Amino acid sequence: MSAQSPIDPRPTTPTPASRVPEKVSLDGLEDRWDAVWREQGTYAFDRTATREQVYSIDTPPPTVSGSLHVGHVFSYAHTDVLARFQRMRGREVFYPMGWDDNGLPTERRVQNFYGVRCDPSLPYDAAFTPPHEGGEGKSIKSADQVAISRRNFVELCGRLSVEDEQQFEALWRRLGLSVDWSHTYQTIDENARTAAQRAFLRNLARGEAYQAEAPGLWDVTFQTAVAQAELEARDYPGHFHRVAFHTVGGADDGAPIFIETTRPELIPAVVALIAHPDDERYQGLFGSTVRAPLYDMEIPVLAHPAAEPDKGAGIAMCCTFGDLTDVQWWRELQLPTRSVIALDGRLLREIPDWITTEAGRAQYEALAGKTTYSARAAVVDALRATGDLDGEPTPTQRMTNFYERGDKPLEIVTSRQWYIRNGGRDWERRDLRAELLGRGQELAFHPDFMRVRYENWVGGLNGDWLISRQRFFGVAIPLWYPVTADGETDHEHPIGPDESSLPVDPSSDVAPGFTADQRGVPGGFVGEADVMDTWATSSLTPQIAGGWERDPDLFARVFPMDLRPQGQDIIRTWLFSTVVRSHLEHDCLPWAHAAISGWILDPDRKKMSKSKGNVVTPMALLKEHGSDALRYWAASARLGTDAAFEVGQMKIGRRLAIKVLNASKFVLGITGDDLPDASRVTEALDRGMLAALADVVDTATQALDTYDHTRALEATETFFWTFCDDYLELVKDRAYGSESIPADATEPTRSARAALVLALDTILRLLAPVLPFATEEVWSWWREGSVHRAPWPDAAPLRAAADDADPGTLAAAGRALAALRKVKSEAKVSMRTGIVRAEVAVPTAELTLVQAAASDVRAAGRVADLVLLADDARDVPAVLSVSLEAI
RNA sequence: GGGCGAUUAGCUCAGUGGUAGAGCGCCUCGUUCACACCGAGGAGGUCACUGGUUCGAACCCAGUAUCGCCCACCA
Repeated sequence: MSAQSPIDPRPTTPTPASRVPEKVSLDGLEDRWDAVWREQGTYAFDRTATREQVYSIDTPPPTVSGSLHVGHVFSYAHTDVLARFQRMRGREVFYPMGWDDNGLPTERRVQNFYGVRCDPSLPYDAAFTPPHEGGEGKSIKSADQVAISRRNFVELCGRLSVEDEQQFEALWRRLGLSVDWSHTYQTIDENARTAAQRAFLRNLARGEAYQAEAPGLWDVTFQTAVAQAELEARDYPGHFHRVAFHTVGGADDGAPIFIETTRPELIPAVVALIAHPDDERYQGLFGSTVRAPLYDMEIPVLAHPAAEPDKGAGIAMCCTFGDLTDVQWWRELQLPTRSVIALDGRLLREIPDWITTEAGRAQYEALAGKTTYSARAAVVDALRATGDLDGEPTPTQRMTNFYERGDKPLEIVTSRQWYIRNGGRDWERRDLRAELLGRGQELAFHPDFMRVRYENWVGGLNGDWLISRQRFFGVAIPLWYPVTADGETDHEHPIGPDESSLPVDPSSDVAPGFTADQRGVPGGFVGEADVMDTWATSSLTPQIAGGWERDPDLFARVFPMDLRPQGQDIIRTWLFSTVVRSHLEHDCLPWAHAAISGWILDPDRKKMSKSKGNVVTPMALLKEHGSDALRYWAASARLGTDAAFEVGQMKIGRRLAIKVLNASKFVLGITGDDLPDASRVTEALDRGMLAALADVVDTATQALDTYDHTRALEATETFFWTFCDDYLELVKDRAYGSESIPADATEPTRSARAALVLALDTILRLLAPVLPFATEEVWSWWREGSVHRAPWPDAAPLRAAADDADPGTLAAAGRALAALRKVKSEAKVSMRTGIVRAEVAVPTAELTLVQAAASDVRAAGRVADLVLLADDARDVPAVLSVSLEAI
């Protein structure tokens, strides 16, 4: 390094310049710094911090049985930027990581991987070894699967998940997430099961959980009840069938009444025909009965305002149950229940007793045991044969509800299920819906408009939260039921465990007060076989991660949490259910802020998805472009806004990270290991630069405080490029102490060096949340400790150093320099070409600013004789005349 | 059908009342003395459309169109 002046005050201790590598590179930074951060506990949560000092994050637990895609990298990077910012702001960041291994995807995976199948009726076998280990993608036929107890099954899940979690952790570390890896949880681990069961028992005790025998949505493939939140409406082709019912008695005995239906196979379940009370066409029929075709049941014709005169024939066939309107009619008109669809989706094998005529029973017999699909065909044929089908079926396309994982339309069947109140149904004790809407108002959504999705969902709920699932794997509903003396299960008097015994598995654990041999016998007990919905567990992530009831000291320091980051698609599920649980259990919001990330779209503006085959694995991207580059790409997109998967943006991020390394190397090459010292900054340009930087600090701080990381990044990045392209060029010579500066140059030189160090120090800290690897690398060249534990920059000392200098100074000098560059560019000569004399017209308003930096402009432009002229008419400096040195 | 968001340069996006911006890409030139994963300069847009408010509209209001998402829609 060059030109230390004799009075240079830099310390002569071991030259830190030696810590600046000869050649800088991004390669290998991820592994190197991850190892250091791990070893030094850089992101360890200090659990002695008070609640006010803590910033706690309810990290979304990724589904470990799935695979991570670039959308995960995107949203988790957003969160990490915020976490790092808060940490530098002085908050003690509680940033745990969870793994979601609870639910159907894992259940299927464990079955295939180990060749087992869960049978909750079996006892736990502590010595069990699975028959297969890692059937590589080959699924084992269910007939060959070994049946094991639920507890054994859960254990296998834990085993399989460990491997997945290691891969996930490796990716997150590579991405640079500043998670405290000592705080991890699994949604199926003991703590999570305990929390889920405890919360349920408390809901039960307070009357918030209840069971009901009621019609509900049912998936015939998985044979489980399905909640409203798990529905997905899809296009489904069908046919309208115009079917004749027949009047009974009166003058027109036997006259046809036509209805239209897409589900003729439900005619055996018909309980009424219903039309709008004001519909003149049917006035004469209300109160009379009609005869159903084929099956000969007599049913009433009733009036109900929910019937829409312009839909179909204007009179509807009400069956138990074809759709939710049927359920409404059934309930409000107190109609009988005539179910014909069994839990497996087929028509009942026994002939229903409400079909009484010989002919009717014969007709039904032809349907018994058929799928709805083939039953429909059979009914249509039969209707055609009896002449009760008017015309031919006409094709139609309609939206039908599916379970989001299923591929057959949902049926509505009656079953006993557990519910938790969520405002979807009236509750005599309180107006829960209004309370939860109030919580939505209280929660700070980022961006704000996402609140509307919450409100729409809560406002549109049409029932309480169905939490029981007829699955094997999951958190068991922690209840047993007495078996009466005559062998009936008494569901009305459930037996709960003591909280201290949680978690329990009622299928293998014995009910309190009973012995194992009383299971299933008269006078004994049975365990509840159902498990809870996966959301019933994940709705408690703040409690699970925060140590609710398990570690009250920790819980008091982190709950309610500060931030819930998540995707917009699960506002109705994860966000809402978490609010419900917290509201019921703690009477508060689970967090103050919700940061909602958008989708990643592929270049065709479609949501990235595996099925489209357009997914690039995140690890490959991280390796190709570098972690800082991917983080930059993510950080460039605002919360709540869909972003394009754009390799170009990653390259820009990489370029920025490399620029940080190179510019820092350059600066430190000039300044050595000088530490920031504002008192030495004396020159107008240096002060102006620091004044502008102070504004950037304010902008970035305010933006990040309001969860607007893109604005912070943009302001910082723009400044940084100006700093590199203009400031560094302008002060290069002066900072080096070159001879082109007048003789009294020592103070200006010191000023430039001090300003460079101050700026570098500030810029690195501003960029650290987005580019943790490059900034940490540079920081290590001349500073102690981690930049990620350094305080977030403060504008005040910069402004003090700037001493009221105009923040526009650098920009004005830069524009003057650009004018000189333009002349050279147009003359097609090197930027290093000297200029003998130049006259530059400068907008009057900025003349003083340029004049104050004139010697730097001269030096950077290699101008021997620079004449600055005020010009009212211009808004950009322009060179009026120039004489270039001979080439 | 209801709601939310979007529509600005070839591309990705900033810009919320005062003469259209950035980056990428493109064109021209330069350069290896921090940076070829480089630098400088340039070209490129009736801000989706139609009305309205205003001295003035990309921005505010009303409507239209297109795209995306959420909800509703099973007679």
